[in-house]
Amino acid sequence: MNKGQVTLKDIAKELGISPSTVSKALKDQPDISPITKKAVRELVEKWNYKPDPIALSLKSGHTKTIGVIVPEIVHYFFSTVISGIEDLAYDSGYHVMFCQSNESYEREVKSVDALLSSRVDGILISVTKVTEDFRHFRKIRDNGIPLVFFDRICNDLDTDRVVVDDEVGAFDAVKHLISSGCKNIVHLSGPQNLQIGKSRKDGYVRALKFFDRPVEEGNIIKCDSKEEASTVVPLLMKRAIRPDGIFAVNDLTAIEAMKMIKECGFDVPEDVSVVGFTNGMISDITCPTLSSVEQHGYQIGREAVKLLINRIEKKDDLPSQTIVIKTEMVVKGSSRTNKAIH
Amino acid sequence: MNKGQVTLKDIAKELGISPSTVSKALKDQPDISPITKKAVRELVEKWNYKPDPIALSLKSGHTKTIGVIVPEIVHYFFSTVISGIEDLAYDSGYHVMFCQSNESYEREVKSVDALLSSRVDGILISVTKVTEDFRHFRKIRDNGIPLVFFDRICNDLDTDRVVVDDEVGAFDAVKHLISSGCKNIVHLSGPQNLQIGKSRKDGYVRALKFFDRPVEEGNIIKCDSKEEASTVVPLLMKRAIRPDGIFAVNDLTAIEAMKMIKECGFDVPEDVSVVGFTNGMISDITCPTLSSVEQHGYQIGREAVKLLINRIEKKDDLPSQTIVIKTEMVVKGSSRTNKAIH
DNA sequence: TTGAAAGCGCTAACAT
DNA sequence: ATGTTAGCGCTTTCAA
Repeated sequence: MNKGQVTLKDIAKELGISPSTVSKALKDQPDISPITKKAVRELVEKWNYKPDPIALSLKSGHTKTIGVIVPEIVHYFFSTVISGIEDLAYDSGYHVMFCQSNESYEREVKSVDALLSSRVDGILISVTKVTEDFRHFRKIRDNGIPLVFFDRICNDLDTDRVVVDDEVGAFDAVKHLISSGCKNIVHLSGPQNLQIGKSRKDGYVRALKFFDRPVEEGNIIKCDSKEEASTVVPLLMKRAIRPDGIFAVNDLTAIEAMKMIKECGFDVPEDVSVVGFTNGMISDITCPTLSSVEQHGYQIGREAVKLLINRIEKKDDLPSQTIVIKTEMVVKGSSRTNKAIH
Repeated sequence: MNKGQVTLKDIAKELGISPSTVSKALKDQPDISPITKKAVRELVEKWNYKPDPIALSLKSGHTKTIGVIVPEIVHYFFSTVISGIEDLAYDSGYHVMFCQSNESYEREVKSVDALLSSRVDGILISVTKVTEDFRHFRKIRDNGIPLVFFDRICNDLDTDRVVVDDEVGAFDAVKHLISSGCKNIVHLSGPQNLQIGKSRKDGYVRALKFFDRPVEEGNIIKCDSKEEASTVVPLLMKRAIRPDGIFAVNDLTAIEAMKMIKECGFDVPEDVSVVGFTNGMISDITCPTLSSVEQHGYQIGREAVKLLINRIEKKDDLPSQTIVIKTEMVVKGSSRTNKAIH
């Protein structure tokens, strides 16, 4: 190895001094003569010496690297989060090692092991839809590695978290649907083992109750993917009492819902208003454009890194924090805007 | 450090043998007695000993980590490539460290430095739109680190590459437009300092010539973003001789073009056929759906990693390879399909 | 003001 | 069959 890489020893030899002197000179320690320091600095500059981070890690025990596990990178939301993570991490002098679980529990466990074994200083995770056993997360804590969950969190562990106010976002979305005149609003919900799935449903329910609308079990349907929507939504449109509003747990589902509604011969938003969650790039591209709840992924990423680095670098043991990022209802073309009830 | 981390020494001490014996036992060397091996393996199992990769790296000089630099992760194409990279890298026992240049030259240079200083074993890059100085890439070679370019390559360096057959893809796209009856086809092109920009334009030109159509300079317009399209396309639609076909260098530009065409009161594909490049998820969501050239990003990622790992692990110095991934014209709703001329 | 020595965790050549 | 030693590149006492 070290093809051409200059080491401390090389510098020392060239200057006829010892490696430890060079090391100290580089750290500007007071007990090294200015002349020596100058000589060292000049040679270091000339030879472009860079300390080997691996040796540093071996000594110090940390790697200046954080690990990230996301379900799937090919998602607008996650890629914005990652973007935020990357930006702040690099600005803070950390590298980012990343894994995708591909929504597979096994893959998530393996990724945790991989990250742990590569001795990252901290880990950022958004859990898969199917994770129900949390021992691998415990292992992270047991290894003394700080852990921050974002978006899809794990409630069984007391850790730092960054989430959006899903419940409020959902409430706002449904409030918007109600205020635009919808009488029969269906919620296409996420898996209820995921906090975000639960919260968004809770917001839906709370909004209906708040505006004195009946909450019907049949109007809450687990459906959080394009595939599910393409079978579920046509059935909805064949009901005797058709829905005139749909609040979907994510944009992709909402978009497929719009498509299905149109294929069933109905109009969006005239017959059915549709609202999604994420407000991703695609929500501006559909026709009509999709009303959606903005999630601020980039900011989530930055906050998560900030929390993690604090935890890594601070000695003190603060209690776990949960940072809540505010959502924002963005009204676009897929929902009617008439008949305000407020 | 090493809170609770078991080391070789711990194992050795517990067993009353030397660390080197433990090390050899773990590697199943023939000169260790079966009894010792068994004892070691059992304790290792029991204590869940894992060799420290940092110490390993310090010894061996490699980190089992590859670095990736992409312009922007929030792009369907790049996120699919990264997905492919990640999948194959992990299957091959490598970690992935990744940076985004955000289409900034400075950021790209800094990312190279960061990756180099964290001693990755190899680097995968897709260059920014604005990179015109290639010294930072040379530095990678000078450090003896294998380097593979993908998609947006650098022609000034003799390295391994993975590209799609942009020229052929563009040719096919334009051929499709011609065969569906377009008489006046505009190319919204990428920057010509990028090989992909050049190749796609070349394919456009070759197709026109092949079918005996005039090539007009005014029909080749640098326009490769949503923003540019929103100003460029309305102007096109006001021309005396309006375009009846548009071949855009990427999907996002094509989609914005469709939107502008409709805003100008024309129909897609009746008045103007539009074809994009990438065939990303969004191309299925627009209405009409976007005809586009499929780029197989996931496969590009896998091939790039394969090439890189070969280079890292093989001693022999094969000549540089360029792997070309075939594109595929996917006809959807944004282009007419009548009047075949073949 | 400088240097020698030990050690981070592991391996490999060289004893024993 | 097992142990000793040295060394990867660096930092940090401690001694000179």
